[in-house]
Amino acid sequence: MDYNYLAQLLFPDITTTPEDMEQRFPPRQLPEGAKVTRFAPSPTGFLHLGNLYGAFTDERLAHTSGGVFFLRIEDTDAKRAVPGGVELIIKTLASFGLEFDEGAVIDGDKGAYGPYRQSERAEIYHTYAKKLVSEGKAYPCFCTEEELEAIRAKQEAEKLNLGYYGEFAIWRDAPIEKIEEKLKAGEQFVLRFRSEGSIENHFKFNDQIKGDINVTENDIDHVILKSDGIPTYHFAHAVDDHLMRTTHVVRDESWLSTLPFHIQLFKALGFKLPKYCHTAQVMKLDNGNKRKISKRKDPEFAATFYREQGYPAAVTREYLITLLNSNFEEWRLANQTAPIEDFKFTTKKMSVSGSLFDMDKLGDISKNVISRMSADEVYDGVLEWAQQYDTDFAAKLADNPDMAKAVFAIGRGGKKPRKDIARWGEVKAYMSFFYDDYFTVDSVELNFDKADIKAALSGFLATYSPTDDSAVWFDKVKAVADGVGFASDMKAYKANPSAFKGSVADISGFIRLAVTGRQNSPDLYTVMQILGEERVRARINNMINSL
RNA sequence: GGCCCGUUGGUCAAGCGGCUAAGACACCGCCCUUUCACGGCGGUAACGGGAGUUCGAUUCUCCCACGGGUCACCA
Repeated sequence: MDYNYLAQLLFPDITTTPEDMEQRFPPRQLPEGAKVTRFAPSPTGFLHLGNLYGAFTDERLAHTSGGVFFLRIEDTDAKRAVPGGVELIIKTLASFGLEFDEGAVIDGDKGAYGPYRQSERAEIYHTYAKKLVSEGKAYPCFCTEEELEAIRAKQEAEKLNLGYYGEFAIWRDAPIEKIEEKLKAGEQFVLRFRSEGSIENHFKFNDQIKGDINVTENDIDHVILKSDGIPTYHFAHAVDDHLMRTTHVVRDESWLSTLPFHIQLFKALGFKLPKYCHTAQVMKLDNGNKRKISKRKDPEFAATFYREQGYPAAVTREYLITLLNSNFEEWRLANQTAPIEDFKFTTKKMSVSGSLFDMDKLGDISKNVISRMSADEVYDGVLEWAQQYDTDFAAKLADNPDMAKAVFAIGRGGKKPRKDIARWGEVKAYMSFFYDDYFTVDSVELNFDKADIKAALSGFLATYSPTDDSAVWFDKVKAVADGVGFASDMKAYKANPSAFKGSVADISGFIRLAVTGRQNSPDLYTVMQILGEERVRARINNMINSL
């Protein structure tokens, strides 16, 4: 067989050579040890937690090594493309603080190794396809869907391994005449890789995350160019990651099964194999079983979902990194305010088995992250979220930023900050009583004499002054307690509760209920300072009158 | 079914031949405290099973079980 003739027959218009490509995309000039990674999604416009998990790995690997992190769009399957998908991907990642050094941008490319959309790289792929054909390493296959289906049925019936291999690879060694005949008839073909592998052969492969793994050689003649001339993932991966000079391929472990084929491809093309980092998958519990999260079935794993729920982007990032590197939590505990960039990220600390997403843990991390923010940052975060998801609340926040910030400042900034907020969506409930429109009084059964409650509230109003400091303020509350026969000293009260009608804690409770409408609240003195004398008096009077 | 990966408490996980088997989340209790939150202290709870190697296995080997993944002209 004259393979050069066949190559010319199949790709008459291709005049470029692999050498041209090598010149066009020369090795990168980077410092020793710099890693080049890529995030390579298909443009469905939808990213889930698993995508982010990989993207963070890519980004950290590149940016902790002085390397390059780029975006490549894998749009070889038109069916999966969604209008605006690329833009959505870029914006979503940006919202999590992931910025690309090069690659596809919204209306084009940035960088010297493009195009970065696979749909624009046909000539490049065909150049290498032609080369493979000319070397006898790839061949056209004219099988119809029906024929392939028949092969499959036979294999299933005889319990053989499925696939286009061995005796089933009917076009593998077809005579040139037969090929020309089909070509003349205008029949479509796919290009298949001629595998020289055997499933009898096994070898070890070192994965950066999984360590040494055992693999079996591939014996299937996989499709590398589809009938429309567009490459399959496998072929595009080899060509692109070689020419774009990717040093580390990060992808989830479901790709492990096709790794042998990829190794073959790189070898056949004369490419140096990149390092592979096969990540464990993020799982969810479904009917008591773990399973890989899916784009279609699990909207709650959409990358955008957490923002909608009101988790700051930094939280998702923080959570994912705790999953990604097992020593991150410890580091974070010791470096509470350090930027995440200071953490030494490594594939050595990555889990080899899939982990379940833990909403409780996310909530805890979120409380910690938010508790470390300044009042201004909290205000900005809540406002931005509310503007989209709770416009009424947003208007109130915007109407009086000073008050909102004063509320957020309660118990904030010290060594042990309050941790009330896990999601922006919880803020309204947390502080609603500061707004007259939202203020309501919980119906609470107070097991005290109404006359005493009234007397206590009136007594408090009689001496209350907003200019008192907190110590004076509380002394007055104690005085009220004494005045109505409640204990002002908690120790005395606890020693002998029956000697009193109640304690100063109960008096505070009455005032708290009147002022905030609830039994629990942040520091009451500060709350009253923020509310102002007028509203404090009005609310307490309201309660007196309602009793 | 073939091939591949995995298996330490409810969850995330340290561990890399000898430990009372870390820590975090969740849960429970106590303390602090005018409520809540924070914080402090303590508690419940784990090496899937069986052989083997070894003086000694959570750590090494093999088998089994279970879980997961993958077998497209999708990525």
